[in-house]
This record gives sequence, C-alpha cells and structure tokens, in this order.
Amino acid sequence: MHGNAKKTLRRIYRKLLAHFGPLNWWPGDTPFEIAVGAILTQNTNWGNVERAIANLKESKLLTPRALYAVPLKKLAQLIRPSGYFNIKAKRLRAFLEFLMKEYGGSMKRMFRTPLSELRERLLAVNGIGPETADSILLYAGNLPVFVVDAYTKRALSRHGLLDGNEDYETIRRLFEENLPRDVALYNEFHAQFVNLGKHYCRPRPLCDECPILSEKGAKN
DNA sequence: TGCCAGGCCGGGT
DNA sequence: ACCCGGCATGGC
Repeated sequence: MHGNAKKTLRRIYRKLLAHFGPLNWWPGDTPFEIAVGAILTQNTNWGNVERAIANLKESKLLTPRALYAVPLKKLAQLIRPSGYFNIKAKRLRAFLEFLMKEYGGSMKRMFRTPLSELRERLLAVNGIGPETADSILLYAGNLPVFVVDAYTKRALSRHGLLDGNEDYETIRRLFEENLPRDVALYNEFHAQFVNLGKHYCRPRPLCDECPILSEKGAKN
C-alpha cells in the first residue's frame, strides 16, 4: 500500500459507515453460537448458515457438551443447509474436541488464554483457518483482531490499494498497524466490508458504480 | 441456467 | 512456496 495508509483506511471506513449506517454486527446470541456460525459460513451464504443454526437450536443442541455428543452423521444432517455438510461436521467436531478437552467446554475459559497463543491454537485445529480463527476471536471473544475476508481483499485490490497478491497476514497487519486497536472499530469495519461485497463488489458484475471507495487518485 | 456465497485442506508441482 | 480440485446447499 502507498504512503498514507492511516488516512486511506479511515477514509474508506468513513465512507462505508456513511453509506450503510452502523451495522452493529452480533451474528449470534452467545459466543459459542458465533463460533459455530464462523465455521459454518466458510464460503457459504449466511442465510444458509442461519437455517443450520436454527436446526441446532430446535434440537436443543447448541451447547458445547450437547453438540459434542451428537454422532457425526446426525450432525451432518442437522447442518445440511449450510452446504459442505460432511466436511463441516468434521470441522465442528474438531473445534468441539479442542474446546472440551482444553477448556472443559467453556468459551469463557478458552478466551482467558493469551491472545497470540489462542490464535495459534485455533489455527492448529483442523478446519479453522485465519479468517475463521479471527472471526471467533473478534466476534465471540471481543478481542482486537482484524478479520480479513475475500471482499476486503477484492475491494482494496480493485481500487488499487493492494496489488492483489498479498497474503492474509500482510493484509491483517495493514489494518492492525494503521488503525487504533479498537474492538468496536474492527467489528464494524469488517461488517461494512461484507456488506459492501454483498451489494457492490461481486466478482462478476464489475463494480464500476461502486459508490463507496474512491478511485486511486480521486479526492474523496 | 449458471454463478456465487463472510474458506480450508490435501496433494501435486 | 504456490496452485488446484474438492467440498454442496440455496438464492438470484
């Protein structure tokens, strides 16, 4: 990114917020539900994830202990609407096993682990990659980690702020090093990027009319 | 109808 | 260190 990253990021944030208004994301009723949602939403529409979570709620299974006891095949059927249900059932199980064995099934206890150590441990769980780990840390744990997703990369690349070949960690550091270490800001900023992607930054219809970010060299 | 969705893993160069 | 196929349902 060019010289004035701080100003550029603040300007993008201001424009997103002005356009969409505050989104106040809280994608779940409990930290555990948010973690489950973070895994289920991998490359999947959130609407489908809501159905899967509704199934778990109706079955009274949306607690770590209850869900860990569900047989894998049954778990897969419950989360069927979220897509990739076989692989996601295994990924949920891997996270549940981690949570149960390391923290007795307590998200609160899990979040007492120092941040950088917890991030490493989450990344070591099969099925949890950088975006999923960071979503759990930020949205379930209220910890100051910036979540980078496909829309974030796409928007910054398309507007010339990134080359497009930067990796996840590079982009995450770009945000964390150029914004105040503020959980509410990280939360809202990522939510705004996702909303931008939904409306204006699809892969196919080139977002010529994107009203949010200014082109490289524009004044605002 | 075909493309896309808030990725990640495992195997191959 | 990249690159790619596979995973799968539901909305537009």
